[in-house]
Amino acid sequence: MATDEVEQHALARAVAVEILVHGPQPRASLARRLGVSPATLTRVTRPLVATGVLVEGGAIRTPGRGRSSLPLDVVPDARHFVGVKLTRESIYGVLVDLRAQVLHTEVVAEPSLAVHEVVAAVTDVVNRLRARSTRPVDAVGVTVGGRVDGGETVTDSPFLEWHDVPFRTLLAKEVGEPLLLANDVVGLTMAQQWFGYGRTVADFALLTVGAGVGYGLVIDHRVVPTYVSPVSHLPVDPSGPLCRLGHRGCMSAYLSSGAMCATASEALGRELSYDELLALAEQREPVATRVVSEAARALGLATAVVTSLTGVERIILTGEGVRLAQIAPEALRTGRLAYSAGPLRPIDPVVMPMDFVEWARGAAAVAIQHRFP
Amino acid sequence: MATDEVEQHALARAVAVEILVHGPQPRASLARRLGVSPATLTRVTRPLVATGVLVEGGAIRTPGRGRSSLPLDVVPDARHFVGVKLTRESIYGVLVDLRAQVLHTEVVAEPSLAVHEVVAAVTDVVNRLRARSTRPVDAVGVTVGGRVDGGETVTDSPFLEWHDVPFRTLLAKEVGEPLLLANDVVGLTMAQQWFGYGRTVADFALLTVGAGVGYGLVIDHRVVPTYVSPVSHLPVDPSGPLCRLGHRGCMSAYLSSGAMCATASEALGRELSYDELLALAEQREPVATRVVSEAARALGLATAVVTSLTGVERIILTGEGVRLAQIAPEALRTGRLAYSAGPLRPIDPVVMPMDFVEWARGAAAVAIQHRFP
DNA sequence: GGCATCTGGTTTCATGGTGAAACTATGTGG
DNA sequence: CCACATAGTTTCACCATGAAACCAGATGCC
Repeated sequence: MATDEVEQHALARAVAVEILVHGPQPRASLARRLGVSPATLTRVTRPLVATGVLVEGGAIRTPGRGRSSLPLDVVPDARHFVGVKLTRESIYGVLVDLRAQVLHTEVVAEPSLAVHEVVAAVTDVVNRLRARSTRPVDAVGVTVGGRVDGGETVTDSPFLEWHDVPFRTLLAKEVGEPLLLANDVVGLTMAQQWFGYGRTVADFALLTVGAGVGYGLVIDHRVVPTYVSPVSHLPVDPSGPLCRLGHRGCMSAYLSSGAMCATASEALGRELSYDELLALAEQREPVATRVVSEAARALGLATAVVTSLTGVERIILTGEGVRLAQIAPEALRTGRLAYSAGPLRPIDPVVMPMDFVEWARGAAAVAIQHRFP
Repeated sequence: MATDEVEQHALARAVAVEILVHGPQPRASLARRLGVSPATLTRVTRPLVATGVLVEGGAIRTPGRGRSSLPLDVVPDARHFVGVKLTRESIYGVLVDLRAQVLHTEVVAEPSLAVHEVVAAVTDVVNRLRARSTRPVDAVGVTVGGRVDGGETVTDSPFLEWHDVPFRTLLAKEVGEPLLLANDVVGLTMAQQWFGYGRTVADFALLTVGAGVGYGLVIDHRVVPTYVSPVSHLPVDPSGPLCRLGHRGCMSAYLSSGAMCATASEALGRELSYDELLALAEQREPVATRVVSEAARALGLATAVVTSLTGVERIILTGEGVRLAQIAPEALRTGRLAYSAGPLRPIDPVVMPMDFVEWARGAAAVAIQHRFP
């Protein structure tokens, strides 16, 4: 369609991305940021405004002299996207606009782990979200926990118990194109990069705390492909407990929800859920506090290792279990400082609480970024 | 001068870099690799050949039909560079050509750690190397161990005991421009990137073993700025020995030459130098073998952590003490596997033996890369 | 030998993106 | 009312680019 031809232009996309990421701005500001002349910027934005992708906001007065500026903004509803996140138990879907604002949510139980049933269930979720949309959905993003190869194949997903499933193609036959498949943490990272705490920096890392420990990395504005939860098995204490893979005292032995619950349940003599454990720690129950503090210390250590090895300016902590960073901030800090060389660089980890809808929003971010390469 | 104007053109630089990094190639091949048309390539190389920066080699026949190709090569002597590496004891200088081939070497003892005396000594080394050059030196690169800020200031160098010394400007007054200042490991990384094992990959990491543990990172063909030896203080075993900064069982407690010598000397009841220790381990002396094996295991762990957190395809091990990787390969492998999740990715670390001249060559690489941004 | 064919490399030419500069628009301050 | 400052537009000359036609050199087949 016509608007697509317009967006073929690299500079047009750069303008749209700049506005998406850094908010509405007058043409003069965009020209400076993108390093082009005002003439070029006028030229490139004209068709975008004409086709309704961008709109001029009301005149804004800056102190001092000079003409008022007319900030350009994207029209959020100019594009709609769908994001779907698969877990072992449920399928979370969201319909979002260009700014990744959630317009609708759909959650269904995972029917089974059989591929064709999952395909059918995802298709159903996407179709229901499509029905709620006021305009055609421009792209669909799907994310799964586990290794995804080339955006095509789920090489290995411990949660879904899948191996080498060409999921994207199978799903695209039902859902249609464009359909993007990615790792769930990659999606979350892309969402943070454009719409979250990663907007203002060139480099950042993201750690997720929950069933496993997830890890995403952005260097120089690009998502760096990393592999299955490399942080999960960082050494913390070689005399510590064993994790499921038989590593002694690795990160996941302290920080994964399963390990934390197992440790606390054994010590307390009764079964504890993850939420109960965190709630007990909030109330300063001694055993829960100890388990959560050790987890926070391990997380702090992970942040220190990640920041030092990658040189990132910012680190984002998130995931279902990130509350533990708020419950035991001093333990987090202890872990960060344990192996630091010299004075600590002023990188306070950003804590972003989240729920499962946020994962689906990450999947949508994959779709959004795909439209603005 | 004229040739400089020629190299202003971004594409001309890209051609020169392509040939420097991947060797002489015919125009057709260069056009394909750089993603431009043959027409453009002819145009952009014409002035380079005319000014003598590039030369056509003899016609090369490829099997099958078609016209022979005329590979273009850089004229190594078209540019000369000087690289200088400062250590606490000595100043190492090299004169190199465009391919970073060493033409001359100069080594002098560090007069003192007083800044003005170091400036004078470096100036002297550079001038002596200039005198040996058959053409004007195009740029000078200087590297130091420690933190360098913005290519200007030595923020903190434990070896030189300097803090916030505006070394580049001070030195440039004597030596002249262009003068580049950088961290020593960054220089080594840049040398490997263009002229060593990093040539063929987009991402790699480099670890140096010696007095400290150095760390360099290249992601997507760009050197990522990291901070002072972040690897030095990775945790290995929280019940292990203390390092100088008071960390229990960190990398440098196992892997730095000082810590290794101290441990071995104490166990053997006599003072051992680093070289003696490594030589003893080569002869399978039990105590030395144990110390070196533990160091190799720690190094293996470091490689595993680095590869998993950065996703690099290749890791280069080097430094004065890298022999230990060859003395205890099985311990290196043990360390790599200790905390791996699932099957190990096929990344065998590349071991590159080196001496101090190699450090100076790294400094020269900083100068060379500066001329081809 | 003659000719088709293949690849390397060059020249010509039309195209399209670009910024400098001049210009209009809209505001403040004297 | 005029000087000035900033935003945004239009004009115009420039130049890097690739498509296409073309030349150069080599092979293989008839």
